[in-house]
Amino acid sequence: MTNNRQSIKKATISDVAKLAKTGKTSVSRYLNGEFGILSATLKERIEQAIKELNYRPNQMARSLKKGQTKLIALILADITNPYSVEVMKGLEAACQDNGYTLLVCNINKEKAKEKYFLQLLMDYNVDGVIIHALRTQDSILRDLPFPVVLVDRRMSDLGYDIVGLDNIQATTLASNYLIDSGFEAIIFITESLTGVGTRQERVNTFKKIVKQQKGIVGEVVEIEDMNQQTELLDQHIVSFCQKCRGMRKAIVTVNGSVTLHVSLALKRLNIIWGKDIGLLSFDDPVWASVAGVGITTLRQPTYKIGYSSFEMLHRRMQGDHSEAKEYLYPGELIIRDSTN
Amino acid sequence: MTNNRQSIKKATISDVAKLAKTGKTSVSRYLNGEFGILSATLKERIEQAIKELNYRPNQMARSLKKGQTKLIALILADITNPYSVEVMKGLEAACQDNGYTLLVCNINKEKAKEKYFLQLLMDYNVDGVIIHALRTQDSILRDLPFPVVLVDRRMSDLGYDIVGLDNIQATTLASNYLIDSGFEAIIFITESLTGVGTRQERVNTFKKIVKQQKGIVGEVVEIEDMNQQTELLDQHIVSFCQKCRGMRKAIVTVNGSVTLHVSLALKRLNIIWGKDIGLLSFDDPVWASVAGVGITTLRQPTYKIGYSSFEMLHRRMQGDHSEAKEYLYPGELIIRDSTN
DNA sequence: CTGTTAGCGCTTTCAT
DNA sequence: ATGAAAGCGCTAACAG
Repeated sequence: MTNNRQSIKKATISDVAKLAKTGKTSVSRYLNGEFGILSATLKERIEQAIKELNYRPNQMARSLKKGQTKLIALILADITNPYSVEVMKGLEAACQDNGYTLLVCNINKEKAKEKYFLQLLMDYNVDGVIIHALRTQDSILRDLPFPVVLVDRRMSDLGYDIVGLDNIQATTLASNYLIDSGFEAIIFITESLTGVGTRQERVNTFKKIVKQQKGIVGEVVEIEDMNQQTELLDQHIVSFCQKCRGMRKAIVTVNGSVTLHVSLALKRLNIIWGKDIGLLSFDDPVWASVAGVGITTLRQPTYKIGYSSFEMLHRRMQGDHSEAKEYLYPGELIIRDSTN
Repeated sequence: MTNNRQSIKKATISDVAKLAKTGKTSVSRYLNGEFGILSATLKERIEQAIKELNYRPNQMARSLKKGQTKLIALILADITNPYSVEVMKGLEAACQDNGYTLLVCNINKEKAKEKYFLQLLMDYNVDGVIIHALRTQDSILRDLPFPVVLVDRRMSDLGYDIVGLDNIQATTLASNYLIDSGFEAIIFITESLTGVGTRQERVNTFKKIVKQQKGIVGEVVEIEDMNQQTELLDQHIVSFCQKCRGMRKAIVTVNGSVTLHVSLALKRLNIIWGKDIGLLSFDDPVWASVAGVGITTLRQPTYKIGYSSFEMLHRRMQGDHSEAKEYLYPGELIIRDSTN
């Protein structure tokens, strides 16, 4: 069997009109659900013709004419990140509920691709874009021909809507939980803070809370590149443990990716979470319960974040020009044995 | 700041022509790189005008005219599956290397969406489609207006190209490794086998190898829905352990998702992999080394699978009508402490 | 209620 | 070498 299905060519609106013995206009009206303006018999004939020809309207032509494509795009930093994928699921559902198709653009952490995709999306005339974790400060972001909603990242005064986790609430919840559980020395481990508002907010809130408590040692470690600097990570952990010998110690990781790196480090160092040290992770990776005794996490309402980011975008696409808003959702603490 | 960037409207080819004091034809020629046919001065003027207007050709219009969209789609069963995401990365790279844009369609395991997406893709006139894990037997699959490449799933006589893991090689490698390591009783745990050729091949190869070896107990367990039937899973594991008391036992899991469920089960049952029982997983989840003592895995060349699925598709899109082919790549054993 | 007509932005004969 | 004009498939005035 050969693979030459390209040969089959599709019926057009004219074909339908001809078969139904009418004009393209009426067919178009039928397609757009303007039934009140079509006689029953004509409607019948058109219906028939469409079925017979197996006709489906060409979206490209439609888009060209109407100036809207029913396409929206999600730009994300790293498709490997489960958080992004979960957000994407919510977004996808919202798109389908509203007749939109989602274009997924994976920056793959390559700076150059940010611009590449933005241009591409302009070329394809997408109706709107949702951006997760873009870091460029390029001027291209200033005058985009479509509305934009930002997920999980605040970007300086661009006037875009934002949806994400309520980092203050979440960090407060996590920090207080650890303190209430009797941990006396807490180290907060994060990836690069530069340009990533979310991480900064978590760090700052953590610092603030720790400072308010007497007798609690709070420390923040920022490691630029977790993949490269594994010994640095190990060193920080070791020196933290030495410095705080005798105290109940815990680690907080800023996101799921860092959690993986820290778990690996702890294994290397032969430190057992839940016994030798506490461990609490932002994000709730699927493997959190299977890693050692299980890892306590701060789960984000990712699906909801994805879904409502579409809703915000939708409002903009319909012409809402009001002030940019922020929608922040609370996180949820999932307690496992790493913080016993 | 208001979010009304929609107002900015883009320059068209006519605008460029006007500014460059020429016709649309020449601009079009310029855009399509037909320089041999343009005088140096005209080329110069057009270049200038394009820059000045910040002009970018409208892909929708272009697609409508040319009949090709430079869009290809990936349909996948479950975006949550890391395997799919890894394949996607390879595919994405290939697309970008060749000037195509990737549309990602997530079936989300909802049967109805298979058809929905296929129709959608017809409507948008995509140039080709890569399908991972479709299970429908719907006739719609028969005459699609674009070429199709299947990833990891064989579908009955549809005449589509296939790319994926060499399941026979991989299963042989894994099984022999376990046997050579001294395991005497091996249970192969899989999700639903119906309609999923990949899993069937793994199971069958496993059975065959075990049968060839004297004194090795081999067993296969199929569980339809891992999410629902957790006690069933537990029971199977328990009875396997009882039946094979005194022998060196191991579990093989058919994919990463099953591995997670089995790990959870083992934790529930207080059976420790690497000590009480061996564990080997198809796929290589990121968390494999952090789960208990680490899990031995059979890693697939996912990136390469993704990349070459594009290459096959590309060939078809260029009009290659030769017989459908299969490209199977070998797997690699990653040994960790679960099979000590 | 229905059909004719003029484009959407681009490519492609076909003349010049 | 260059451009005028037709038309991809569809929608939206505008007439009837």
